Amino acid sequence: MGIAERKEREKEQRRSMIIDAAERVIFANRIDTSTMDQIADEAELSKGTLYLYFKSKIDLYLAIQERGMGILSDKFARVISEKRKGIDLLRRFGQVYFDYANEYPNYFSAEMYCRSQEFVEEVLKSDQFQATREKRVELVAYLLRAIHIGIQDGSIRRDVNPAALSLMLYASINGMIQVYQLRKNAGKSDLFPEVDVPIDHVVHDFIRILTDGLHPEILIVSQPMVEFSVI
Amino acid sequence: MGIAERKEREKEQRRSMIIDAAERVIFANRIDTSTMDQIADEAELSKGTLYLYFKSKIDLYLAIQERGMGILSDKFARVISEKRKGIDLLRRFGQVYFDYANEYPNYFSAEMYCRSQEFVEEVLKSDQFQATREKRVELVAYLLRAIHIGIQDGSIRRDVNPAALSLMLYASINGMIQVYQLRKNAGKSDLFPEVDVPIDHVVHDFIRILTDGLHPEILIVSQPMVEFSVI
DNA sequence: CGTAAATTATGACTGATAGTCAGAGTTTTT
DNA sequence: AAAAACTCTGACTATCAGTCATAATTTACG
Repeated sequence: MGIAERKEREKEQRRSMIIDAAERVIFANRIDTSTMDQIADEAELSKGTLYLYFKSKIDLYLAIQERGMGILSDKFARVISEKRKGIDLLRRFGQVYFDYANEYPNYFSAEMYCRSQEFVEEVLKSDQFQATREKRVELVAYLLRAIHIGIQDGSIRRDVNPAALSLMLYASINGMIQVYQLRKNAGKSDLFPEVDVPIDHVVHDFIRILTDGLHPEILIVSQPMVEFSVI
Repeated sequence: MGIAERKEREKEQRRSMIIDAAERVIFANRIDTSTMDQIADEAELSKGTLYLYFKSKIDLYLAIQERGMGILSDKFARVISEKRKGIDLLRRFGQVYFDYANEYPNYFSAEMYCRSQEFVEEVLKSDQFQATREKRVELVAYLLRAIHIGIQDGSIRRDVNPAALSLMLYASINGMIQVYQLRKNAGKSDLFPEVDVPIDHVVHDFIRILTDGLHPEILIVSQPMVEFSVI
């Protein structure tokens, strides 16, 4: 019975068209100033139809965000396949994430928005969220793998908990990119006026300092951490 | 003519009362589910009156945020007066900021909210913003001072640009706290499921790794950075 | 005083918009 | 060709930020 399959396919296509339209509208303006009516117009559908495919506005935005995570995930997959030391893989991940955020600032903003305190509750309720959750797990898994490689090849200090480290890398690089994007949009004069330094250099150096802090010989100089046992 | 002064004082008091009421309402719910009518009720005023004291809802929220920054600024002032090595001051700042975010999660959320891509434009327009700007400059100035102290006393590597470093510390610790709060509210099972580690330990270790990366002897082990000249 | 001017407060009203739903239109099944 | 199932529509509702004409209160002044 091919009809069910065709219908399934058509439904998926329509869904995708709606996301396309939503991207055009939202990326040209902003999520909070874009209306569902505008998106419906752009998609040449009625508003009611949008709600047949997406439960809410934020559900639709989550679908957009998922696309971004897919792109990033592909980039990460390419990095992990490079044969490098673990620590260098981490550096590459940092740089690649930063480049991604620059190439697709709208996707990055989408992720930040969906993750803000104010919307998590709604986001967690969304069906759409499950899909992005899988992608996120994938991303952190790449980091974890690099850390394990680094501990094996001796390029990363042994007294870190890999899971904890992957989380902190992800969180801190995110914070950096956020500030970076703010400065790009709002102008450095306003948000952090006294820091007058090219911000991409700051990010580059941040990755450097962080990875230096992961150097195995730091153990000789500094005292080892107590929190976690060696893997 | 004491009348003008009295009126000034009364106006300031009323303003403060409104912020009190807004805090009660918003902190009990959330900014996006709190209405100006609710706040007016709580303040025992009419909605119109709120708009005599605050230009917009976000203007009022910025006033709340400013209070939080004042608290943090006081904590930082106490830290900088401790006679410690620069690197230890930085560690303390990190810990104090983290503790502050735990003690006053609502103030921290307020800051994150006001700084999200979606609202910067509106925030930058707000009169209220100037006040928070001054406070922010103050905060980063504390970090800068600690870094200078550290470079002087030899506890911080010399190849970092202090301004850049203060920005990256601020940004990355923010990212950490954000993820921390998300996990506290949303439950670890949802946002980053595979990382099952007590998150306060993660923050503690993050500060540790970052400050280890600032160790002067790292210069011997690692290659020096090229971006910035020595201070 | 008492009245005019200035200041401060009010809440009904407006405009915008997310989300709903009863019914129209289309496709598939029998 | 009629019934059933599926898909779409757009007028409608509820909600809420922000406005503004009017009212109440306070100050200035003859």
